[in-house]
Amino acid sequence: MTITPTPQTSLGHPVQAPRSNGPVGTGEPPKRSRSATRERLLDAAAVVFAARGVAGASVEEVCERAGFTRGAFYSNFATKDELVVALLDREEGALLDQLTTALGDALTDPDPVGACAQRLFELQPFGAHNYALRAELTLLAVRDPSLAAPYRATRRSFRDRFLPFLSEGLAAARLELTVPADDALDTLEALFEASVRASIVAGDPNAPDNLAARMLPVLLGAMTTPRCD
Amino acid sequence: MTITPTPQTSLGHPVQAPRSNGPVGTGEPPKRSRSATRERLLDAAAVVFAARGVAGASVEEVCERAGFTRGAFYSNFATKDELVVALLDREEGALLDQLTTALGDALTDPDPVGACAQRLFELQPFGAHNYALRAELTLLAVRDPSLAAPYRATRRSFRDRFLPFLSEGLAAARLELTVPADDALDTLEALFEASVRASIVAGDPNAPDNLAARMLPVLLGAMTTPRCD
DNA sequence: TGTATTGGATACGCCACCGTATCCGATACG
DNA sequence: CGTATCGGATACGGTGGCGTATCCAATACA
Repeated sequence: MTITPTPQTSLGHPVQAPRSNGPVGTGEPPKRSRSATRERLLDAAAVVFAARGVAGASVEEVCERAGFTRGAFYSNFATKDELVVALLDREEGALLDQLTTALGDALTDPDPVGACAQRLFELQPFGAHNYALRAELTLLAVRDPSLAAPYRATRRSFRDRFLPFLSEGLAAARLELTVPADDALDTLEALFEASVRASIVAGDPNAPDNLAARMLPVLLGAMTTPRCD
Repeated sequence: MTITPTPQTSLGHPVQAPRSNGPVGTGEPPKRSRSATRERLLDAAAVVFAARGVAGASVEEVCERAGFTRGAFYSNFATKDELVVALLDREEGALLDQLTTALGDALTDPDPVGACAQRLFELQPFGAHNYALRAELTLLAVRDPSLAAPYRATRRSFRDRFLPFLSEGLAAARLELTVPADDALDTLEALFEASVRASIVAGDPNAPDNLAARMLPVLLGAMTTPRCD
């Protein structure tokens, strides 16, 4: 299961509603608008970067996959790096969205903890493609301090927006954290990361019996205490 | 603190004692032996790959840093990929060595758990350079299934050789695992990885107050039970 | 001391990719 | 209905880096 820039079924860019620009709300045909092309380029970049790595990916392949030429690209982004930063921004939002809805769903499950483990594990951002992309973006921040700042900001924003959901979930389960929320989040994130990576490398993605599923209850138990209210 | 292939003070390769090869112990001038050049190339590759990424690194820079030309390189490795695999192999051994000695030291500490957290955290393989290198090698395995197999084998071997030390350490602390040893190892590794990454990105490496130090006792408590023997 | 073998350096061809400068078509506007 | 503007395509020069083919030096060996 090599990660390849899947041959692109059509010119459809399934996910991500186009950021509104100009007069919107009217169902225009995919207008030749600046922001629309940016989105398509970003979509393409996500796939190609995931497969080949940022350094290994050529601007050309990104454009090709997006259905444009390099001319269009350089008309939208000054450089490849700029594309990377833009992508980093976008991915954070996508991740947050998916996390929160998945968590919301899981809470209605008879076994909330187990449901969390499995549902989060199956999230797109934890699939092979997106895992590679996220890992690489992180790696870039580790290497390049000029990216570290935006990276930290992005994470901070993610945290601030996600923590409420975590609290909510714990409250619903009648649990209270016994460690700092940031630490809990980091630890759980690390667990999922390791779990997803192991599954990918093992070749059986979405394995229902994964590290996260086994360890989440244990870790959660260690980091929380039942609350009597 | 950008990760740069430090300007190389001289032609010395400071870290990493040279793996003995041929008649060693006598202080010969760096003999012109095949395996010695391989080692120097590998040393150089570790640094350059860490700084620029595998794809971003040129064979030329690796050679330059090792003090050779590309001719020498291609006489020792068929391709850049081959170099990567060789490096992957070597790093695993180095990590294991350092881990075991660090753990050994920590066990003599009055506070074994705290000492573990701090000593492991300060290990070279967890420094910025090596973290980036290891993260990238992992990422390559995620992307390329032909690397996934060697990667799994490497990890398996690492596990098999490390688990005894873990058991030993736990025994010394009169503890017994309540979860599968593999899971425990994966979880702890994930914790350290996240901790190290956070410190690097935050810009304060070797921070004595890190995620691992805070959470290791908690996790350890969750995964073990005191043993009465 | 002369010859063979091994390790490394030099030099070359080649291709991918980048970034820009210029050109073309379509929509917006008066 | 003509004209300006905007988005994208084409075309081009330039560079970096890969892999190889050939040449040179030193050691091993006889």
